[in-house]
Amino acid sequence: MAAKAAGCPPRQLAEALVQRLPESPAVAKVEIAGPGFINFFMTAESAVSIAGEILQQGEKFGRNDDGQGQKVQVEFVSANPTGPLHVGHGRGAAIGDALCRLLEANGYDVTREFYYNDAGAQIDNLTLSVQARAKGLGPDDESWPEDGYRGEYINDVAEAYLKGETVVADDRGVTGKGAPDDMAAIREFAVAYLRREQDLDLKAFGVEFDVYFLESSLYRDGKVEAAVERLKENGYTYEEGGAMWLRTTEFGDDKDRVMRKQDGGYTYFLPDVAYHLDKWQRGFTTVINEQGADHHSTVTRVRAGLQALNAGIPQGWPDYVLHQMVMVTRSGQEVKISKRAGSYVTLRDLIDEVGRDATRFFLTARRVDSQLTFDIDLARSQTNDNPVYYIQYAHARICSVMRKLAHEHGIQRGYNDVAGDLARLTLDEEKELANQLAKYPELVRNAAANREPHLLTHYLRELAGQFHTYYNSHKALVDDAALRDARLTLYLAVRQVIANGLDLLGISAPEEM
RNA sequence: GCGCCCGUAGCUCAGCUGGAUAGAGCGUUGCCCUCCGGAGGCAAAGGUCAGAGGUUCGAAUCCUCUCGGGCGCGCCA
Repeated sequence: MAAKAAGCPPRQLAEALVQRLPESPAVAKVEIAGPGFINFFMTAESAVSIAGEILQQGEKFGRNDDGQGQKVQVEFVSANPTGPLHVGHGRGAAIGDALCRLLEANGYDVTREFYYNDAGAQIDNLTLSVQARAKGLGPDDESWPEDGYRGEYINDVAEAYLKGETVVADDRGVTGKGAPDDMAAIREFAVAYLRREQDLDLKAFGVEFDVYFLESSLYRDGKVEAAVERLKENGYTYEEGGAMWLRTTEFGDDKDRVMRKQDGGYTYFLPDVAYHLDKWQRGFTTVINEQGADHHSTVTRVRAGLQALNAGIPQGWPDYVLHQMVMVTRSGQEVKISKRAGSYVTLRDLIDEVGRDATRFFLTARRVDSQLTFDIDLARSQTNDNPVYYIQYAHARICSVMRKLAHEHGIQRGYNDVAGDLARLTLDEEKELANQLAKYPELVRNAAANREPHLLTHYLRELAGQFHTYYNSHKALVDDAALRDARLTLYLAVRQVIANGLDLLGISAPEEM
């Protein structure tokens, strides 16, 4: 890069630079390679010293204060309360939560938020579907609601309603009234029932939210009306065909959007705009919306709506992280995920079958913008094909060596005690392992800044692999105490980084397996 | 038709704010257990980075087009 500015070939520039470099005890030698790369060879001692630092910093290693406590909101999952969570929501939950943990590790003050679409047409549809089930109808009956939800779970809701069960969601109990014609009662019960189901799913997944924001509250608090008024005042609305439109084309959309329908109801679009204005007013200068890519068309629309408010909101606000679709396979066959039909892979099915750790790992292991195949057989397997076990095993293995040190050698050593002579760690494997450990803090920065939690999964797989190689070729529990303790210091540093990294993914680091 | 995303080894994927011989796992082939947990390790074979142009000293990476695949294009959310 500097070559262009300096006006001479890269190789020549590199030579000139190397001539002027000062001597340093940490640098063993300097070489120029290829078209003009300057390679610094660090002494083994300086590389390996990272292990001591890691143990001193412990759980804090890799964390930084770049965010300086700045408020960030991450909205994710935000599933409609019209059915159980499926794998797609699971991917959103795993990615969203990992992003939150990463941002926290970078010193941001993160709020996790879930937006409940508990108003609007799909809830009417849900109510009709439950009512139909309550009246003994099935999806194939002629009088079944046109776009009714056909899943079996609707029947469960109807039965619970008829039996007068009480469901608790959002710290509020709702009891089924049993009357199949009381639409308001069915609606309230069905929403509470499905919301409780989702809460249980998320709990099983280890994901917790700070704020549950209800769409209905936007209507109740007049925020939708206020947004409409503001858009009207700003002159971006017009009436046509009995509906009210917003000129989103003024802000880069390919066509204008209806905000109020002929029947007087609002489309989902308007509460979305009102909701995001509310986020802005709550002081979140950074907002990340994690959603499925099937919602990508809302990005332009919401941003356009926000611009039309003239509220001083920056053009590219908010940020979006859109994950691509998930396909589930079992025995090499695709398992269809259809909310309408009966066969339905719920998030809870997955957690029950393959466990929380593996589910979270596999759902974050790929770049968000590439499609993901979730192989149930692979996720279940407890062999080296399975990266989750491979990484956790490295952690457990180190703990096992420490147990052996205590039981057979009678030496008690804490996981964060630095000991031994690190200068004795002169093997290539040890240097490389130390270099890999040293990369971790920068990785935490990059993964957060680029919103790429999958980087963590790859890093940990690599680290675990390097450790297993080292473990196999050189014993740590040798007679030479200074060497033994130094190697164990490196082991413990690996253990700490694996534990820290897994924590950012919401995955456990077991001491034995 | 228009918009967004993807197309890297047999398979699943890294690498993409341009730089050195494109990496890893699985699978395949051949090895290693009196040895801190074989839930492990070593080695080999395997690639026109979908294709074609362009920008650049230099492109898997940036730009354009073409071809494949997914998603979206409702007064549904």
